[in-house]
Amino acid sequence: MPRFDHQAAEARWQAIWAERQCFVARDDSPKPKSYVLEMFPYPSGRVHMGHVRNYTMGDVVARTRRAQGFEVLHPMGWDAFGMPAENAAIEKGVHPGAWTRANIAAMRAQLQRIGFAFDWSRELATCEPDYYGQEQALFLDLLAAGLVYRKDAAVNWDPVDMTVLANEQVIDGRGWRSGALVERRKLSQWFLKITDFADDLVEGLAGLHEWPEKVRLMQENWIGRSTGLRFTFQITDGGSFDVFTTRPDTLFGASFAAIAADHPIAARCAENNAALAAFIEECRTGGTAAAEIETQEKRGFDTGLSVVHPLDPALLLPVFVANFVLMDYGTGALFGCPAHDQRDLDFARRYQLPVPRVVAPAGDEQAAIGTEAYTGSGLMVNSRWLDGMSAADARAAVIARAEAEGWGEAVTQYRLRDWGVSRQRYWGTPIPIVHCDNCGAVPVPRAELPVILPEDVTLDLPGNPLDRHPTWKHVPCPSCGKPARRETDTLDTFTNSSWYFIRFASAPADRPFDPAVAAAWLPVDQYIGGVEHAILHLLYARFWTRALQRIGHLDVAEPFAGLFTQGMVTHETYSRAQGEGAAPLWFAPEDIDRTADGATLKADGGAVDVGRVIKMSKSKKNVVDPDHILGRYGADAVRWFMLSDSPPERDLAWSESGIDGAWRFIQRVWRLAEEQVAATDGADDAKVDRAVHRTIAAMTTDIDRLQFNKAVARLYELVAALERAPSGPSRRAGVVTLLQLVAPMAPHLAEEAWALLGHDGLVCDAAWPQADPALLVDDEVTIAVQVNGKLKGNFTAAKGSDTAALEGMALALANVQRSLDGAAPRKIIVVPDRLVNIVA
RNA sequence: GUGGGCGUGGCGGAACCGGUAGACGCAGCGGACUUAAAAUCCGCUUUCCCAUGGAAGUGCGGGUUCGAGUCCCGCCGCCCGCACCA
Repeated sequence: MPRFDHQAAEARWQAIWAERQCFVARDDSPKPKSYVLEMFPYPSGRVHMGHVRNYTMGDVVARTRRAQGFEVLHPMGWDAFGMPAENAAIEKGVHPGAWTRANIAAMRAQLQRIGFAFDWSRELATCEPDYYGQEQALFLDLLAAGLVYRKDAAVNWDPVDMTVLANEQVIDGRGWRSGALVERRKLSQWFLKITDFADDLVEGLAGLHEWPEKVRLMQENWIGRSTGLRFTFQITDGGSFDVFTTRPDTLFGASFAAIAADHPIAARCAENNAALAAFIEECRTGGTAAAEIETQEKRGFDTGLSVVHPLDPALLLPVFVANFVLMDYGTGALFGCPAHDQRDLDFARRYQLPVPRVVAPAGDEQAAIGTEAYTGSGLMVNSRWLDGMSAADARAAVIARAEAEGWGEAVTQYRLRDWGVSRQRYWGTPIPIVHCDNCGAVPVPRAELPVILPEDVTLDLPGNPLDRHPTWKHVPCPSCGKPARRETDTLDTFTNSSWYFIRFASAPADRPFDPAVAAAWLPVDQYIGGVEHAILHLLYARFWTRALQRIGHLDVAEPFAGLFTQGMVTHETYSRAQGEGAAPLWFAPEDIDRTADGATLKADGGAVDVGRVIKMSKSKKNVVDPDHILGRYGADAVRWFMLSDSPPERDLAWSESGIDGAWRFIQRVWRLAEEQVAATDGADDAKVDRAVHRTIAAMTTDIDRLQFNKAVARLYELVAALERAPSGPSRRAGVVTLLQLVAPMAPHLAEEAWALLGHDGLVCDAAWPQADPALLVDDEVTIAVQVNGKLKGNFTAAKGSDTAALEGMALALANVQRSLDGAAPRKIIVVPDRLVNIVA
């Protein structure tokens, strides 16, 4: 029996789709628009299974919506700036640009081979001047609008490589490449005012109904909005400092004040106090790793200062420098209320400070605080004029008093910090600024954009290649004309991905985008990508879009109306222990023979250990390369498997038997089509019609909800039904419908079979089948019969049979009679068309 | 610690709004075709029992209900995020 020849079919249909520009999105189309987007890849060099899964899901949505009559924008591009290119340059001696562009070419070919319905005419790469030049223009617009500023900030500095390191490049306090102890250096850097949008970004989440709840919560927590009171402590011998609290109600419970080790007052006190200086130094070297914080004791050092309690000048509180106070949250200082805050309590017990209770549950006013702080609600006690109020009322009362008396005010505090975008790196968007000794930081004039990244650089020396380039940075000041220097920092790569979806929608040569065209496509209707971008990328893109809206560039508030985060592709691991203390030796799947109860190494036939199913990673060698698989099984089988079995938000375990099963399905559909060509005529078959239309209805819903695994199961059922169906018009119509339903998932097979059945046009151009409501209802239903809730049998009845008839039929069942054993039923519950439950 | 998610056969997973638990796939077992194999097709496949029938069963213990995988309370376990956030 001839098999479906995937290689010939893939080449044929991919060429036809390209030639007829099937997937080119038209801005001026009269159809309703739909924007389907997958997170664009970093061009690492190879497409991996995670990409294939991600883009297959997007492709199914895009192809389905297109068949449903939408003008679909489904673009693809390259997030092409970033450190791996620089690392490759150093390791392999190639230029980052050459390496990146070669990778893009290779990966584009791989993606095209899988038959994704991308509009390649809109392809972009962020490392090309036509993209990053427009990004520079947007940066200057934000600067002009006051949303960009410059300030000193600490970076990780590698003194050997003379470079700034990202946090992930610092391992145990040392540079990952040089091994040198990393220093904290203050550099003047550019910041984007994302905190200006903190409220908008929190409140906007409420409208994102088609986002996972989890991602919205993560963003909300990341922004970390809290409301409370900021007030000033007067120091008894002069000076003052501010503290922030969310619990102003507990102010009478204060027994100390604490400031961060980096607080300016701590530094001043340490000037003539060597012991304090030593303590501050100790705090700084303390680890911030989770495990350390967990076990680290609350420690402090008494500065000798005392501050006046704002509600009673007679009360004085000691001031400590404490290791648990963070300089970069709130004001870097707090008041300690041990009875109602666990950290404060731990601290107070260690330094024998008083622990006055000020909030108590009713009837429990005198209960002493032990080792656990009371953080629940209750009524105020030991708090003078607040006594008897609820804690919530007391909160408002204290704030009102502070504001009336002028020593404090209600404030909203955020965990979110402004976004530092300066990177002391070569392979990124040059920041379009010139530094002049006379004029300061001067924007590059628009006419001189783009500021092009020089290609003639060397990366094999320590330091920033832009900084040591012989000519690049030396330019006249745009303002006064005197010799000046270009900014040699580049923008964080997250800026590249913060607006690429806008550039896909509209990419004029002379400006970043056309507002009307972009707004017609945006927001993205369905965005699909990994959950690892739940916070940073998605938050930055939301911020960037709102910032563009504020400065009048684009009338869109939220860039992504629908978000879906897909699971990873995983695989078993194969290893052999290498003896005591040694790391195990890992083996790649292609070197393994897998049987039902174990695995052996092909090379020597010996057994290997089958380990956990985990994310594909080079270090564990459990990686399956799409290229080999595509060659062997074909794009459609791979796509089919990517959608099968696991729900898309969960991990998908790659397995040989799984892809075998997908391949079998492709062949089954092909055979069905071939048999149909030769089929003789027959009669209509209502059962077949019903099965087909039920599948249309169910599968359309499944795809709409991105439940691809369920859609796959329905198609298996339909194929099985059609294989059993007698030949005739019903079967023929069913096979045709099947091809349309299968087309978004296995498009090459569908086109090939569509043509085989004599269609002139393309299946991808055919309108999505509509379910006939009349065929969705059965005229007979199966009624389940229970006695006391236990299933005893069932019978078929006409749909819509009345209650009395159903009761009678249920009672007539032999099993029911036996269960009742002659007793009369006490009660009978009938659920029409579903079941009868007899209560005995 | 804290926020969230999840727990269903040998495995991945279905089960609308509380109404026949285990769809569909994988693996396995049996059979057909074949000289044989591959491919394909058909059947079986939650567990247990005194087996033409019956009982139990969705992490554990309670509860609500005629009826609970689904709702409520209390546990246990796993996964993910954040983490000294005042």
